Amino acid sequence: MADVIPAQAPGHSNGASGLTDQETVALIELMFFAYRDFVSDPDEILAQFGFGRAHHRVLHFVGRDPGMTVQQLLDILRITKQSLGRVLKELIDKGYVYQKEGESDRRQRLLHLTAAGDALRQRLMGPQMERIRRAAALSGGGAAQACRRTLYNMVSPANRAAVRDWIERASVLGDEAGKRG
Amino acid sequence: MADVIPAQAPGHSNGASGLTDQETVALIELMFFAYRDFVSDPDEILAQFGFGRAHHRVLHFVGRDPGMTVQQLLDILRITKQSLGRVLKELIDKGYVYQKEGESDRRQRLLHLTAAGDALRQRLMGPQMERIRRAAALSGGGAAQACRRTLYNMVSPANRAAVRDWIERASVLGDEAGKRG
DNA sequence: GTAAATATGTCAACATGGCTGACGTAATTC
DNA sequence: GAATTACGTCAGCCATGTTGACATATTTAC
Repeated sequence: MADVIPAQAPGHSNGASGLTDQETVALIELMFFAYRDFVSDPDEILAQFGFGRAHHRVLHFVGRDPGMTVQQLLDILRITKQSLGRVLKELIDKGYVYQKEGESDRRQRLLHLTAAGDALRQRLMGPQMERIRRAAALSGGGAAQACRRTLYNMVSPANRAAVRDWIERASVLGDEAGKRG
Repeated sequence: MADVIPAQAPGHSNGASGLTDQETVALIELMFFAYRDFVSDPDEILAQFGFGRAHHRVLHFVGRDPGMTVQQLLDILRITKQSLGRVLKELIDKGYVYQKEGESDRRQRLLHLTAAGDALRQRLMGPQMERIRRAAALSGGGAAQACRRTLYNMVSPANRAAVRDWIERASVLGDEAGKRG
């Protein structure tokens, strides 16, 4: 395992992946560089509202699946309920998110965005969609689709089903629907 | 520009990008999910050493370009020298990084990894390379190459030259060389 | 119908890793 | 010789993650 890297001539493709070591490392580094810039636009907007990335994530995912439970959000974010509690409280206090008692299960506090919350979410998403579209236009639409598959396969196998479910549900209901099935 | 998004039927491809809104949002979310899992393996290893992601970044980039200056590292990480100073000091104190006075400019403290630093870097990189290779094998090598281009084009235009230079220099010198030209 | 499990909220304390501002030293450049 | 540059450091603040403990309401299981 430890000798995978050294025992290979530079420029040589490796196993089933068809990637050289250099290409693999390039992808590792591009994950850093792309992510670094990917979050920079929302960060600037958020700063104007006194919010951070944690608030953005909540706004995004709640807006994507209105009526989701707190536990579902925790499962996506992979943070503790205490960490979520802090930002969620702020978003509720400032009128961007509200909670509705579950009908079938009255312990649940189903999460929804207010009009202001949805507006902010759209505003945050705008530059990111532009960025993705720009990248897709430069690389070709097929490349973007390939990137989508590759990023999906970078997700840990144990988490893929959940991610696939999330993306697919979103693809059906979408933003336009704004409601759950 | 502002009306690109709303005036579009769901499932309809959009402009030059060739991506529907759903596909674009899927890519946004996959950046989150893939990155979340992408850093999870190193995080576990780092915890055993009492280090965090910030240490990982320093180890990685210094190991990638031994002899780089502090300022070059700051330009890559996009953090303040005070933030870097903290983790750099720890890495030096614990014997993973050392500094060498610049020959042509003796103000510079050129950064290098010790043997222990390089070993840790390799250990942290291992799971990430495996993850990338696994994803490439599942998606196809061509998809991974397309992903590479797309991620590159997600980088802000102003930063692309620096990123390209970095990746290309790395591709020439590579890890194997371990030295600067 | 009571007991256990679940969904959520909250308090307190702590760690990491960003940030700003200020200041110091050595070396280089003008 | 003065200004700039490369780097280090001290002090304090903020955002956001963590653990552990505990409370409350509701649902589920026996």
